Amino acid sequence: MVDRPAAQTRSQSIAETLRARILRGDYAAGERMQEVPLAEDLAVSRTPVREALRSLAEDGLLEYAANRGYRVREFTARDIQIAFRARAAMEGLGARLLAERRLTEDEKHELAAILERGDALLADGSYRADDFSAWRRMNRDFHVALLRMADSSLLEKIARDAQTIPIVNQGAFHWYSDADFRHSHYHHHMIVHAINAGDGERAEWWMKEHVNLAGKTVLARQQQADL
Amino acid sequence: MVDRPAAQTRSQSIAETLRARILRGDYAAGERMQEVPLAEDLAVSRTPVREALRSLAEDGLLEYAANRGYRVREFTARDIQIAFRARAAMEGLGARLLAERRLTEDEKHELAAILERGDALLADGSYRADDFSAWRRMNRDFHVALLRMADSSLLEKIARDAQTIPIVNQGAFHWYSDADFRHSHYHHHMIVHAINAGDGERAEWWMKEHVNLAGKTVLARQQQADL
DNA sequence: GCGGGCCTGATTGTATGCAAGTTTGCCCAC
DNA sequence: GTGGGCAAACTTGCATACAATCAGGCCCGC
Repeated sequence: MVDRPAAQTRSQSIAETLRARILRGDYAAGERMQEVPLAEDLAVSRTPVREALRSLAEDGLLEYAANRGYRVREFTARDIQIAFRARAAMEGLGARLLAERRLTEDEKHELAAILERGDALLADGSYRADDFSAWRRMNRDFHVALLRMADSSLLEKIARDAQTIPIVNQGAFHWYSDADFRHSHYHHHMIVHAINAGDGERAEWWMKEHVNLAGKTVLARQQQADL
Repeated sequence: MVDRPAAQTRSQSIAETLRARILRGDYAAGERMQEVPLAEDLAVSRTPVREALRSLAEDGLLEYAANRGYRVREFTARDIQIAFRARAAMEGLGARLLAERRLTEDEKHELAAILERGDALLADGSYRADDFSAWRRMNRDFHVALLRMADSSLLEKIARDAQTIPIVNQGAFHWYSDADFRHSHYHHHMIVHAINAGDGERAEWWMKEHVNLAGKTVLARQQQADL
């Protein structure tokens, strides 16, 4: 039998729904997530809700205390900062692994295609169009592709973990300046270049720099916004 | 109300039991973990077993497919290698954070005490006693203390994740030579020294070196053993 | 007035039954 | 003998009932 796309259970779709809501900020930090109200809201029984809550807690989005249930976790600026640095370290390691093993031709083409998409967006200025969605897709595709090519479930899981902290994953591009976009994509080019050249050291360095700079930009702008 | 040590539910203790069994190798890689047999074995109903299995799957110890249940994950030598490198990156980041913020006097004393314990074990040769248990405790205390002082739930979680892969966590000291023990503890000293000196760069470098070398030692010896 | 203990309502933890999906193997056509 | 399809057995997913634990308020003694 061939592996199918994996049917989705109710628990899983509930977990997705709740994850999206939390990251979107629908629930206040520290708010209780109770089984019965959520079950009624979603029109299911407590069982799948319980399982979803457990998943989210393992992801680090909720806090759990035995017999006392789940609460939405709070994230400090320091949490966000560390999450960016952790993500930088993990994706940096991924880039180094890729440089060490050399890419296949197909993989090179895939990355080149993503880079071209970015080039095109920058050239005609359309990266600023409708909520940056095209840029956001390009950026996500780039990072996801590299992580996938690194082909390590642990690395993917860890990188995902670092992104369960709000802001760290979304790419808060609304805070980016024109130069920020250009620099960011320049990094993408340098990362791919180093990987293709088989230079693990430089691939890791550029990726770390790329993610860390994104973190600094976002944090700085966010703190301004909070004033 | 004061925070209590957190009561343990059945789900949690079952998860612990199963985690220990898996890491110990009681179940073959790829083996199915079915709810009913496990529930009967542990003399509970399927519910807490289900929740435990879900936790272990989130940890990456089991693989899950909807409607098809859970299987024990397989780990390749490559997985182990990457896990060590990921752990090196994370604990390295932790060490750097500590160096950047400077330790309190209490924290300095705590680390100094652990270093002394290691010194003493090396001096009288007792690190080789009964299954290296004293050495293992000292080593664990060292790494756990640093992670705790770094005070980031994300970092702790990620480091823990990297350790859910067999061998990566246990400290396979039975493969260590005398020199390996001495070098390992020398690293501990250098890490603490760099942290106390506020030198984040060096603290990170030594920690990464320390974990990476441990990984190389273990992998090399293990592959010999597998022949 | 204040602190401690108890009782009650609310909430989570576990057990169990039924529904839905998956796997196995048998049978039959070719 | 081989492959497809069907059906039965098995396994997991979900709902619900009941048990255990927790939080808050009340009463009582001091």
